[in-house]
Amino acid sequence: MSHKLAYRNLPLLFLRAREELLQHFRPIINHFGLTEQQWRILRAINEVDQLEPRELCEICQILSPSLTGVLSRMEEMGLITRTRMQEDQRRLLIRLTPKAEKLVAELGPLIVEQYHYLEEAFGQELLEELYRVMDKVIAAERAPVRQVKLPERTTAD
Amino acid sequence: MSHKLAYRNLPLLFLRAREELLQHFRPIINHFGLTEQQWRILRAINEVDQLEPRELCEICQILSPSLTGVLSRMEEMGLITRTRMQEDQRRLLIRLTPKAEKLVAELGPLIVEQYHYLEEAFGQELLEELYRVMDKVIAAERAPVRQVKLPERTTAD
DNA sequence: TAGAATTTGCTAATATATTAGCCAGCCAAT
DNA sequence: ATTGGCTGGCTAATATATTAGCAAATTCTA
Repeated sequence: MSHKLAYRNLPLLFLRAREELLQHFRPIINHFGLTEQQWRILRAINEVDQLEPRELCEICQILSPSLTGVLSRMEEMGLITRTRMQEDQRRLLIRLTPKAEKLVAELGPLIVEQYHYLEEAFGQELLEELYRVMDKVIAAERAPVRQVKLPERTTAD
Repeated sequence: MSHKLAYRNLPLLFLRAREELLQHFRPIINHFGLTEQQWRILRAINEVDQLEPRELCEICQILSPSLTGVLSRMEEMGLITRTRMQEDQRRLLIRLTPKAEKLVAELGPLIVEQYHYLEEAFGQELLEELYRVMDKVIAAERAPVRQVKLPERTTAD
């Protein structure tokens, strides 16, 4: 047994914290036959009417190859439509169907209500602190992060 | 287009923030032919000599069905061994092979060095704040979170 | 304006995530 | 000893994540 590293696994802590939150939303989302990713997409498009896949990738934190499949399934479910742009035949426009809009109208208030319960248990201060700290991490306003120089591999595969 | 929800998508913010961090570690981990999950497991076992699958599930935030596959592949790669416990034939003990220990000895210092670079760019205060806030979210010391009552589905599948 | 870069969305292959469910081993109460 | 409940790890089926790479459309550049 070697010794522990000097730093606790921070990305893992993020994962646990996220799971702690998501645990309270998952039942709502699943109740309506949606996956987390599908709900992220519905919610994102709902805020702006329409989005292109590459925008959805960035906003919803889903890589392009994954998004292709998610959108296909959502199209089959009758939740979204894909329209190719005339000006640029490469690009697509993703929109919600009336069915999806109805779904968001049902789901949205429940999500908001659950946030209230979270605020009730976590405390408003902690919740605000979370938003604030997350934004700090995500914001690009910082010195660039240096990257460790990778050595030659000595261990065999 | 409906209106936005009252709360920003907090789990999504966690996802983005995590990605922001992980982006700087992924190259290191991949350089040694490991996946994120495999590194989580190596690191966890390395700290305590041996662990059972159910412990790994909780520590590494990996569900049992996923872990089964991850461990199988790691066994094939010669990184871990699976030993069935005599006292309880259901349980397993997962240990690192010398090859894995060597790998951790190479990888660990690079990870630590990268944390230094992160600290350099993010600032020590932010990094400490992150650890503190994550622990607060994960800690079970709080009022139980009430759960929204789910209505009957009105929207067709 | 032809050809080289770039962009956009895609497929393919593999690894992991999620949900449901199974089965052997253990344990407690009969 | 036997039954019923529980636990630990597993399989199966589907969805998503990750990496590599591709083809068509567009843009840039000589």
